[in-house]
Amino acid sequence: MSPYDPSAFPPFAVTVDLVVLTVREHVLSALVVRRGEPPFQGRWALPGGFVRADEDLAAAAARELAEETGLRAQSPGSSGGPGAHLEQLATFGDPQRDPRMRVVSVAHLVLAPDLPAPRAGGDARSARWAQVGELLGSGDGSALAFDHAQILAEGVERARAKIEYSSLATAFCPPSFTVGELRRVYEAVWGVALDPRNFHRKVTGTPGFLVPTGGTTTRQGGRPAQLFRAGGATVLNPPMLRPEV
Amino acid sequence: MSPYDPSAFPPFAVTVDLVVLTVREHVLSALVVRRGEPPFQGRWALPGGFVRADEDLAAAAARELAEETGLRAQSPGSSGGPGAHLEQLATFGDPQRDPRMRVVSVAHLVLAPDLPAPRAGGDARSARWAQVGELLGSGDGSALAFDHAQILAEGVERARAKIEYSSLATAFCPPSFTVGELRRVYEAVWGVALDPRNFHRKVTGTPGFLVPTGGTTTRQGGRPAQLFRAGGATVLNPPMLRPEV
DNA sequence: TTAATAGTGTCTGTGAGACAGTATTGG
DNA sequence: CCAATACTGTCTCACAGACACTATTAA
Repeated sequence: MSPYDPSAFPPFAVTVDLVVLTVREHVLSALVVRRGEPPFQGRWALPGGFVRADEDLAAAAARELAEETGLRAQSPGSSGGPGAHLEQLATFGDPQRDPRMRVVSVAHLVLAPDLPAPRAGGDARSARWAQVGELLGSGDGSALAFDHAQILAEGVERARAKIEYSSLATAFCPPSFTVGELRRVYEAVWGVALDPRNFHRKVTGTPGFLVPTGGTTTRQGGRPAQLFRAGGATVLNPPMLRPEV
Repeated sequence: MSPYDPSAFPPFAVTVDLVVLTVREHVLSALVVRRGEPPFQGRWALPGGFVRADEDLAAAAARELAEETGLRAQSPGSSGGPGAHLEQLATFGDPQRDPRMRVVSVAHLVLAPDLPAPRAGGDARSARWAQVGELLGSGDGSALAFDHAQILAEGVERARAKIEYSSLATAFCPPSFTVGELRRVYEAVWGVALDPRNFHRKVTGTPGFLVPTGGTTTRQGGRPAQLFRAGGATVLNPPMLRPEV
């Protein structure tokens, strides 16, 4: 055998882990599951699982997502029904990240609209939405299993950056939403307050971002608000600017 | 064994592939090596290799980089000597991407200053710098092996996006460089012409981007130009704006 | 001298942020 | 009526882009 024969090299287990983010009650939240097995038994962790022998990485992520939440991953083009944005985030492969053996995890980022309570599936004893600030604040006893705090932090930072120059914030909204609801998404993800009047002018003036559906709603109280759906634009020009710290 | 025991799941080979970019003679170029073994024997490919059993992903990428080019990867903080920016790019795991077996490749992006001719090392019969436009233009007979054209395209797009809002363009420059040399980096990576006067005002006015060394040079001809080194800033505010298509 | 590159000044248009003011609902 | 939210208009400042102009070298 040549020294470059792949089968001559050390085997790895490959998993996908999911950073599933949503905005619940004006707070950015992530889906976590309680581990039923050692290591880290009883601790909260990101949902995830092993990639199957003949399965693409994105397909494995979509399968795990469906198992944990019932959500369908939103491939570009597909539409209708509950769909969520899914993209690859980063890969974590520290030799010591899993005490059992060498596991390389391909983390994926999912952005979902607010959902009913998650259903526990597969290897999860239970699942819940947890506020991102609590999961990442002062890594003490409530810390996530494995290196999942780091994975979550990267996912949150990715989401914060991408809603700035893309229309991804609409992935947190239901199919039809108001400008105010979209603004509260930005406020929750960035953790800042935005001027409602400038925000309104900005998003309605960015070509391809929002398309009016014709309907209105008063579900937020006050004057009826126009309903919009996401326009075709994926990259925003000009971008939404995240206020300075 | 529990069904969640990692060792019960299918084994993968894990590799790192490198998108090594530099600017040579005002053209964005990538390092490619000629394959000496099947599959794709004789074709050009991105440098890369297998991750060792006890090796971190970034360490594997840095090791392959050193083997192929002699470059040291620039970890944040280290300095001096030939250093190159290294960051993880994305992971490619299509079940059919390697005809021999299931291989998951964690691609990394390297930005390097212009270098002497690459030295072939390891499993490469030979290595060369190739213009990115030729490697990606009309995927015909000169196409890269495996899915490396897709990996290269993602690396190039990452580089194009990141020099916009970060100081990464200086990673293409020698330790000390002029504003004109930095401008030619932007022009080569973006493939556009920039106004030298506005560019000068912009980069020298962005805090933390450039620090004057005190020296000057006439290596570009014309009036002597101030020499700068990269400042401490990693994120540029305001960003450099890539002109529209 | 010309050619080339470096660097400064000045104008104009776009747009972000601040914020006054009006519109339309529910209570 | 008041409170809340939706939306429009206007002002100011920052800055990107265009481009005239000066400065300093090599040939």
